Amino acid sequence: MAETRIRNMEEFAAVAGISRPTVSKYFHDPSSVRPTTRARIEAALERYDYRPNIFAVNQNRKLTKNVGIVVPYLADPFFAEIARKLEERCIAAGFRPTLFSAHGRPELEVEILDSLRSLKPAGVLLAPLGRASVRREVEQFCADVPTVLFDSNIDGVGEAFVGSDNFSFVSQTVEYLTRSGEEPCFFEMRTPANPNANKRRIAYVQIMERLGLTPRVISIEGEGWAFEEIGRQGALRVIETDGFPTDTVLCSNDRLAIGLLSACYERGLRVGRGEGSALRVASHDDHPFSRFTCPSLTTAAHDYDSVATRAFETLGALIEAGGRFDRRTETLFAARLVLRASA
Amino acid sequence: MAETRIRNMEEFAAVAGISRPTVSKYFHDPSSVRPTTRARIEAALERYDYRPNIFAVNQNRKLTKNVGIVVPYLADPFFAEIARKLEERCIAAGFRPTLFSAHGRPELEVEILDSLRSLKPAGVLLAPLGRASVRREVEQFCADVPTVLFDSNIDGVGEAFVGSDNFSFVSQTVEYLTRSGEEPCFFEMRTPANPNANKRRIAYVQIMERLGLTPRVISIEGEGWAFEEIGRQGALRVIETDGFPTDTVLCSNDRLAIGLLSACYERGLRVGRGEGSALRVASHDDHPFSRFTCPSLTTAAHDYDSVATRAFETLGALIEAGGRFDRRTETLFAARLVLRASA
DNA sequence: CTCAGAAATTTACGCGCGAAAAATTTTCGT
DNA sequence: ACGAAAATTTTTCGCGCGTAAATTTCTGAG
Repeated sequence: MAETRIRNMEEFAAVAGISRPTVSKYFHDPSSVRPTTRARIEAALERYDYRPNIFAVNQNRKLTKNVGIVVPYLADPFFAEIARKLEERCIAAGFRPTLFSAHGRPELEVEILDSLRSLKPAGVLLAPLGRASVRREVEQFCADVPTVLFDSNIDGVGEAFVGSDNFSFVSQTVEYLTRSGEEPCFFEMRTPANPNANKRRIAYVQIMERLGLTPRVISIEGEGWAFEEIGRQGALRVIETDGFPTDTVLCSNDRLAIGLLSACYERGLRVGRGEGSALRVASHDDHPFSRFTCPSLTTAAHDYDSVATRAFETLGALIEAGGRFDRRTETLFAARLVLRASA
Repeated sequence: MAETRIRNMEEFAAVAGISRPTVSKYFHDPSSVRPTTRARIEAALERYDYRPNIFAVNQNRKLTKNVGIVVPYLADPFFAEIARKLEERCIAAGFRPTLFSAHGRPELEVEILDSLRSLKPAGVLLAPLGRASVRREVEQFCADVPTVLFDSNIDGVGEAFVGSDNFSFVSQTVEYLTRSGEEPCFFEMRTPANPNANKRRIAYVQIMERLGLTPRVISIEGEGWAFEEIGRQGALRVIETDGFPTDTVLCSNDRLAIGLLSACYERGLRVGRGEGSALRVASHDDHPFSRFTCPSLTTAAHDYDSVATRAFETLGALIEAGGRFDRRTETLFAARLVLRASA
């Protein structure tokens, strides 16, 4: 390999015995050149590992192969997991994904979108911060760059949304809990960072009323993305004052539940569905760690795979369609109830 | 803003009333142009938000402002956290960080390094997979691109290493545990993915011998990065067979400990240092979740901030120095013992 | 006020490749 | 075997900017 070092496409075309633009076509789409030509290029490729300069390639191209993946908070394993799946699918489809995390900070989200523009991405998969997003900026970005929202919806923004059906999450947990024991109260942050949280509270209230039960919402204080700590502090306060209104607590999400379980353990409140348990706890998301809480957490699981797959497919279709859909679609996947020991 | 849309630096230079190369100089280093010129450029910048085309900028530049950050497994909050800190420092210093995760797969790590080459990065911060890394490829990459290793060292590879002092981790936990109760056995994976794990076992054995105690290592089976599950299964097996050789277990890392605690809870083994506890458990890393385990986990904490800061500073110095150091330095930060409820 | 020398700016050229237009080769029906 | 359409390749041009060399402007001592 590498008899003389190849510096650019010109030199590579020379050793392959073809003109440069033909080589360019080959890299754009190998099947677009004659089989004999292709064979010669690939033979040369074996001997002189050459790769087109990525900056030059994108510099004068109307549509790049770049895809941006933006998540609100990468230190949350849920987003790490879904980002991983999205990355994989992008690579498999020949795109170059770049991963960004807003780290929970709206200004950073704006910055990311800004620098994403200059990457001229073919499309963007965006899980916005939600309530905290600077709506005007996100909206403007989506108007400029073909974008599919996922996980967290913002009405009317982006060409499509793919996520989980919060109503399905809550209805499954509430129904299971009411069927198997006392009715659940709902444990959440008063000012949640994420719009899903609002949807879940609304779903809880609605479902409880439909069942002829009284919804009881416990809203705890706290800002930011340190949900576990917020859940723990909130739970400690509840335990130390009035206690929970029923013996069954449904948490808005698993991270809050993790904090709550930690508080219960600290205070000697036994959690579980067996005899001698003071509390049942269930939640939503199937966070990667929810299997290892004590007790393991009964929760409604995202269909990670489906969300990732569909989000990417939607983006693919969007790019095919030239960046615009006739109408905005919203795809929601149902939850899958995961019964564990906590409820 | 935006009276007429600016398409390139030429047009921007025109509205600013200066020549394009001067504008180019300004973007390269604002202080390199005369104050009056600078004022005019910045005035124009207010009115016509223009940003240099990132591909054109990098295309013909010897040294880009790109920095690659590579971690072995981003779904591990530890790496998410340190990656976040590294990103922040890069941005603050005017670099453009790009984050990659090998997702625990050596082939992917090689691919990442490959595509990183084409980004012509000024430097790379690499936390290698370690034992699983394709050493030849990583070595070759480091020879070509200025690289600082962090978290996980590979002897002689890269221009420098910045990480935590495994010996300090283990000595603090072992000493605390022996001082406050029965001597610890050591709980680890037989074939750990990470070289730190080996260093920790060696440190454990050495420290125990120095204290005149018998080291007892429990090596459990399991491959991959699902440490919690591996720890849980391993612990279940130990509990169901011989049990732990002493009433104190020191885990190689927090993720294993999380699995172990979950197994203990399942089996009704009470963990903690109080009366009525069957087991004390301690560990290393101060994983973001170790505060929320049941009981909360006593552990030796990484100095995340120092590692991130120093790693980035080292890379900065490396870039300044033209990509090579005279000799390879290794910087290790000591651990900080975090006492919680588990031991 | 003058003139060197330094500092800033402009001129001129090239980077590596994409893409439309032009030229060539191939294909295929007759 | 012939010619026109189709497929492929080559020619030509330009993208947006970095950078060395040439030119201009500025600074300060005399």
